[in-house]
Amino acid sequence: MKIYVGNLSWSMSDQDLLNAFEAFGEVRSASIVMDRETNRSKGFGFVEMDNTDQAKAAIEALNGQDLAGRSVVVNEARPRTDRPRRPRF
DNA sequence: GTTGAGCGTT
Repeated sequence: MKIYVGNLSWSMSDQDLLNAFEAFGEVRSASIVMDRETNRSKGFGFVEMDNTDQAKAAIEALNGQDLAGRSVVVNEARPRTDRPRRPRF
């Protein structure tokens, strides 16, 4: 199950995200999306969990909670390629 | 600061 985590503090790292979700179950992967040009966090990230039940539990538990000083938004992730990209030519 | 990349014309 893919999980979106938004409104993250810039001080959050992928490891911090991993730790937060591991408390609720087995995490396949956790990553903060970094801006490729500034090398800063974009303020959101993604977590993948094998166990859907644990994933839902994590979403319910962490959504709206305070993480690193910000109220994070947690929900099921949307498809990755459904939005226009920066033009190439 | 809100739904990932990079490939490099995809």
